[in-house]
Amino acid sequence: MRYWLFKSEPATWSWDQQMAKGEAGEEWDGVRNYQARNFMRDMAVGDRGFFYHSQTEKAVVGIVEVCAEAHPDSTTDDDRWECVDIKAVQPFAHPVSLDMVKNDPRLSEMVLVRNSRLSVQPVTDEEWRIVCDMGGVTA
DNA sequence: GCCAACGTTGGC
DNA sequence: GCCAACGTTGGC
Repeated sequence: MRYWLFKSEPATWSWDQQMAKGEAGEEWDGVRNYQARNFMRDMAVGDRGFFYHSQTEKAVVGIVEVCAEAHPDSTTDDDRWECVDIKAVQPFAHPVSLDMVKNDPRLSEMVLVRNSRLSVQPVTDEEWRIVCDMGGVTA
């Protein structure tokens, strides 16, 4: 299983909205960046990811699971763009802020720190364990 | 609200 | 194929 990070502006699509979708999950649509799209093409059903709130909150707030492989993005006719579906698994006991990530030397190589603008990104096994631990959930 | 970083577009 | 111009994202 591989690990990922999904970034969203809470004003556009929030963790609460994601959780409200329950087991059905929801398309991670609207991505218009090739790198991010390519990562989604690499995903498999059952892969897990962090759900990150950008802008106002800047924190990892929960864990999601990929529940459908990459397919055409229903929000555009442009066939270049694809997306996966994800469903909420569980919220963090306490959010892990960007500050906390930046201040932990073990996480200095995280894409979240290195390339803050990429909206879908890979997370290493080690980073996954550390951030889950900080968030108060079992990896 | 500003600005740096980055990606994309289009002219040459 | 290069590069300048432009638009967008996201942290501060």
